[in-house]
Amino acid sequence: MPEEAGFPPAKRFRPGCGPPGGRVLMLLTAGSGSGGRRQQPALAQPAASPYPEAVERQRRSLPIFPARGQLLAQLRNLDSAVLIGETGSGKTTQLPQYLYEGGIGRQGVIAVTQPRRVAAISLATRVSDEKRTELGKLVGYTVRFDDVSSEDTRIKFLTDGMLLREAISDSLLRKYSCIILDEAHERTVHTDVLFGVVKAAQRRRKELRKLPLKVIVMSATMDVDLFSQYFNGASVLYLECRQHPIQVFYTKQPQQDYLHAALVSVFQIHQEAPSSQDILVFLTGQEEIEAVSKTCRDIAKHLPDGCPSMLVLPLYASLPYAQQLRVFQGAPKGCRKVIIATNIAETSITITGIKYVVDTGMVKAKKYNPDSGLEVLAVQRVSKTQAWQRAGRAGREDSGICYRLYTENEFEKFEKMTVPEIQRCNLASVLLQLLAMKVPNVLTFDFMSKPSPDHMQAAVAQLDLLGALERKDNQLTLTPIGRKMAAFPLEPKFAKTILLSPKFHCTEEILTIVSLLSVDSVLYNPPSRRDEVQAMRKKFLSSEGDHITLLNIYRTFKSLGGDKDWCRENFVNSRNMMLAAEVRAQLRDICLKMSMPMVSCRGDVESIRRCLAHSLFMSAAELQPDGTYTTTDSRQPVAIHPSSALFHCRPACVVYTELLHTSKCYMRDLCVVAAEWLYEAAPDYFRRKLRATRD
DNA sequence: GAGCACTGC
Repeated sequence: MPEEAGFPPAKRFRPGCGPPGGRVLMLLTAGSGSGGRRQQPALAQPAASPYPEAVERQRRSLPIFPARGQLLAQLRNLDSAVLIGETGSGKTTQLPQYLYEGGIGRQGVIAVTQPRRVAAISLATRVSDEKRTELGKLVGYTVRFDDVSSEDTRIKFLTDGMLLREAISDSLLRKYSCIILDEAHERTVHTDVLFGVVKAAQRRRKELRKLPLKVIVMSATMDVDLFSQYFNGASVLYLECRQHPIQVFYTKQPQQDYLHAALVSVFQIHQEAPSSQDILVFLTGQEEIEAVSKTCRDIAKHLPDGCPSMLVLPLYASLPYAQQLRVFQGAPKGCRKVIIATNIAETSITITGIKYVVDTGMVKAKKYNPDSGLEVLAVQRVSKTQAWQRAGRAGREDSGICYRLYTENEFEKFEKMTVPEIQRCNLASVLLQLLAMKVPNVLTFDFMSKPSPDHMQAAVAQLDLLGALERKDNQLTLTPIGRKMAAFPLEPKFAKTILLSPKFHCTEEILTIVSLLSVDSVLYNPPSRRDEVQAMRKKFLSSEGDHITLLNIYRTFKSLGGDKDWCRENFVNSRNMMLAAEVRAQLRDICLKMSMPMVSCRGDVESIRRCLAHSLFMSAAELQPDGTYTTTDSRQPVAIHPSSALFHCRPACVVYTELLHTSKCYMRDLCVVAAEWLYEAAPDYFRRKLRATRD
């Protein structure tokens, strides 16, 4: 059982973690101090407030408010700044308004980027409410499939991926006077690429004597040295924040079995704490979560009298939306909610009423192996920042308690920060986008955290195979095909598949398949109903592989007009299906803009398989005499994933869309092809491969 | 022979 380790830090921000001296450092304190207001420029505070009293009172009560004047005074004169403040400080909703009200950045649009769509939408809604304007006028948002902004929009919330896409058509980001990169500590690929793009735009605009671009990086963590250094020693502004104290307990001994330890902790808390206090448990994945949920429910049935009842709720991304929503509903009186979640509850979903966090210290995450060039999905230790993020989920409304199922000594050995995603993923898309922006010397692009040269080289090789690259004067540039590929919001290989499809007269079919592959799985697989699922799926299964199976499902779905009951009966995730339809429409639009012919091969499935063979030839595997498979590219042993339509078959030659390294190296989404099609697709490539095997 | 962290364009 976890035991108190005598470490109740009231705040995770300890003095002394700040940046080294030499830079402007402002301590903005919340609370009763009115220090900031004296310096407030006259312009910033209108004589008669346009806000109704309640909204105004609420805005004034935010921790950021007393610092308003100081903030504006500082930001007015800075090109770049880093603003540190916890969630709840009001920085994201207030800062853009302060800038606008203070007349900063009025010559253009103030952009605020977010890693997630829902955040961009809800923030824009909040801020436009506060400004008493119609959403899409003064305040708007732009996310994929949804643009609620206009000529009048001056404060625009967008996903970081969306701003990146805008940078392809205008790398100087001319419409923006100020770009606020929010949630920078999350270090998503998109934010990381934006850092470089925005920095370059800022410099270039200065050189060209155009409207200056103000860049503000907002982060929740104190580890800002990197941000500040990267933006030419930008000033760091600290926003002190109200935070509820969180008591942290460690186990006395390292735990062999974190699942068992989690169960013990949950029931220990359950027997001691008032039933109104909910528990959030962090585990690593769907299967584990479902298993632990079941055990919890079983144990809860046999508790002694007087013990409160327990409502156990699993939470992970592939759970149907309706079931996800249940975590927000209050439990009946006298009943405790126990939410068992993946890291989705670390950032994406915030649940109120959590008093206890049980942190196993484990997470399932992608790792990149530059030697093999493979992405591996593996259960591993969280980083310290991640552990603090999890603990913080206990103190959203009141003081909280976090049980860490590892010792303090173990914690000290955790990595300080999570490795930024850009160093853990395939860089082909990133490289293609940078090249589309005509970034000079892409291989030495100014990333905040540089990926290894091997890693970059692997992306170059992949784009090269797809025919996207050419070299001019020792510079990498895009071929006409490469430029077209960059227009699609897809992995480069899928963009290439679409571009090849007219040659095989199957553009309509390929659009469907690529759309289905680019959303989360439309196949819903509840582990407890495996047999039922298999029986229902049988009627769609194609012996030619998963792509054709998916096409069959989509066609049936469409012919029934997108029937939700049909989806439920057939274990099809209707949300993802609708999303795929939306993606398809978007991709089709892009094709039409390129004047691609919209052709269908109708019943001729072979053309589809030929098209896939021609675009995915570098992801192929051959059956060996011993019944196993080996990839043609790196002669790696691989297996057919159990979820595949081909799991029980042994075709001689397949292409796959994804390699997944778990207990084995699995191929996912397979299509049966003929070996000669592959040779036809890339004769030079296969000659090289053959030579390599002979040597 | 038996399994799928999380975002996003």
